[in-house]
Amino acid sequence: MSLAAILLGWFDVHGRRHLPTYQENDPYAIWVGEVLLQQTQLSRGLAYRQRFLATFPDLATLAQASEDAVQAVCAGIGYYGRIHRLHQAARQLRAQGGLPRDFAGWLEVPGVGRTTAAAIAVQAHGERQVVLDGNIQRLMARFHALDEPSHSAKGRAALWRLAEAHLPAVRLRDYTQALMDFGATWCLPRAPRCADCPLQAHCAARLRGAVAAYPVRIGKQPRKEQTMRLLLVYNEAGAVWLEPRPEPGIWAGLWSLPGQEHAQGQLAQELNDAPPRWQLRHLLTHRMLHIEVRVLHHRMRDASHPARWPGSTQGRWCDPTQLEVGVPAPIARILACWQEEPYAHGPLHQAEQGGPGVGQAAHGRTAGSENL
DNA sequence: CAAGCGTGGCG
DNA sequence: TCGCCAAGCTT
Repeated sequence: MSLAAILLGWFDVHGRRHLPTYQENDPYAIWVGEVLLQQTQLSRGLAYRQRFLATFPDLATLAQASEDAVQAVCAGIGYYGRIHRLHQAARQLRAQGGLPRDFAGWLEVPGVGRTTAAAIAVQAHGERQVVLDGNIQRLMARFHALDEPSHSAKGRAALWRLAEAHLPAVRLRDYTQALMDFGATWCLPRAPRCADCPLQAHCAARLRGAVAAYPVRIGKQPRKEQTMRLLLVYNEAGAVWLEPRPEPGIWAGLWSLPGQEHAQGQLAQELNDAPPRWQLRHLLTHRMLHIEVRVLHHRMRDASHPARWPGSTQGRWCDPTQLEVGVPAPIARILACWQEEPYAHGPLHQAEQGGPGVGQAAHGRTAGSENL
């Protein structure tokens, strides 16, 4: 019996046919779901998918929305570049007259690679295409005891060939879902359920008694460390200064606290001498961030028309209780701490009269009027 | 092609 | 506490 036949039989008993992604037939919703679930655990991704589709139920709605609005709905999910591309693609497709109708068309869409295009084509258009997500890679690597590391170029190519070789002629949607369900519930990364596995008689890793050795991992290099010194600048209206993160880079497309390097001259010296109000460590896939936050009080003459903080060339005052833009998770955490104990230690500093290199003196703005 | 890009859950 | 990992894509 073939792997596909066995897994389809397994799927008929244990498959997660109740999943909204499996039930869905609208190509737009399938696309959104596939993108939001990229490199995201199902349970978390589904929550974002539901919220996303409730807010942006169709292509036109998404294309008309601002990126900030889209990022705000997706804040906390991670990999914000994919949200940027999803939104860009929506505008592009809207202008071109609609969604692609086949695998090749989807492959052209920004943010849609081979796996996602295949998943959409299988689900939305009934095509016969190969999907190779993390679950399926693990399953194939074990089933064939692939000695090439899964993350290497050779290993990846081999996995695609193996996955293609197992593709059945019919029930493609069930088969694709079966692979993912089986990887997620049976052929688990740790403690796979080999004892009651329907593939155990055919699984090469199992027959070698070395399931734990597969998939073969590539030696990972240590995470680079990076210190991020940030300023929480607040004004008398209770607003906090946020500015957009540069693109490309970490948190591109989201709004964050300004970097301490914006403060110059004596203010910079005083900030450096002061201990940070908060220190946190934040792990990204490839980096360890040491985040230090210092607090700065920006005084204004007229709180009803808060002037911009002169440290940034871009940015705006935001009410931390009502963010309408996307904010990275650790920044959201800091803002939450700030709301709990805003002035517990009192303002560290007052803004100076446009110190050297600070602000927009070239534009003739009178720094003195906003800085006290 | 290797490196860059988030976040939270789990053992 | 820490490393691994999850419905990957882009440059």
